[in-house]
Amino acid sequence: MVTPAGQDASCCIPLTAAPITPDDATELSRKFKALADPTRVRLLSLVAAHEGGEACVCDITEPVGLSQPTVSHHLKILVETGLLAREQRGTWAFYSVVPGALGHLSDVLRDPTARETQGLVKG
Amino acid sequence: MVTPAGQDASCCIPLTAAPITPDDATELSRKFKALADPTRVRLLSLVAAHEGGEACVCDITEPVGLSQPTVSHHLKILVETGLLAREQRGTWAFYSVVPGALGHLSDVLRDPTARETQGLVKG
DNA sequence: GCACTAGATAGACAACCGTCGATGCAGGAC
DNA sequence: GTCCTGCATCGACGGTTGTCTATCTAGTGC
Repeated sequence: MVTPAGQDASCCIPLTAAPITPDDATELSRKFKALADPTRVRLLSLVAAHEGGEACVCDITEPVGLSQPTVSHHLKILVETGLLAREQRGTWAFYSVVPGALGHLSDVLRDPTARETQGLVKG
Repeated sequence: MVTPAGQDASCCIPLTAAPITPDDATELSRKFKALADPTRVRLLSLVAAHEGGEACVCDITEPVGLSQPTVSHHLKILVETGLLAREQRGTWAFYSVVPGALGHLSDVLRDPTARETQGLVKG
């Protein structure tokens, strides 16, 4: 079974702790590829920071300065990768960040040998 | 000048906390692009997990199953992105993960609203 | 029904990327 | 000096990607 956020085999094992398997590397690179475009990074940030944590296409098309089809294209990629969720509501399509999806990637990138560089949020 | 680890403007501000600037998005996507290839993810992992935290090209060419020029090409990209460091030692070139480089990306991806999903390493 | 709007899809095009074999270059052994 | 080894660079090739315009679909209001 695969969770909605896309956590699978490589869940929570830092990249640098042990050699990653080819399959896990492929799966992981698929997600990084979704983040490998400045427009998609901005879209992700805009959606997350929008009020209510969700936004429709019309909310974010103008800020990125690209055509509506191009924005739809990028959003589709982010949805297919499991980073964004799409919910149709009437004429509008609302996008939101999938909880835990980015956190999973964050965990994989964490350096297991460096404990003080993480800026722990715990008080 | 840019620090070895590549920390710049977008340092430590989670992607989802506020809309990222176009420049920061470009800089960030540049690093994710370096991770957007399964071979480079494996190389990074192989180097980090190799004894001493460093490896020469000959150590990692065979595990990834690609030609030596291709491996050199990928390593160069990882160095240029600030994720790997290169040190020439006689005939050999040793590569190692730049301390904090991945941690920086990890911080950017952390979800500021979810505190319990991080698996804090502190004892 | 019709008109309008939000968004997805299709097709095309230039630019970029991953891979290879061939070659170049520098260090070590002799 | 010559030879060998480890690695980088070059040039080429096919596949992928980001963007656009044009078009299509579906929901809303009249």
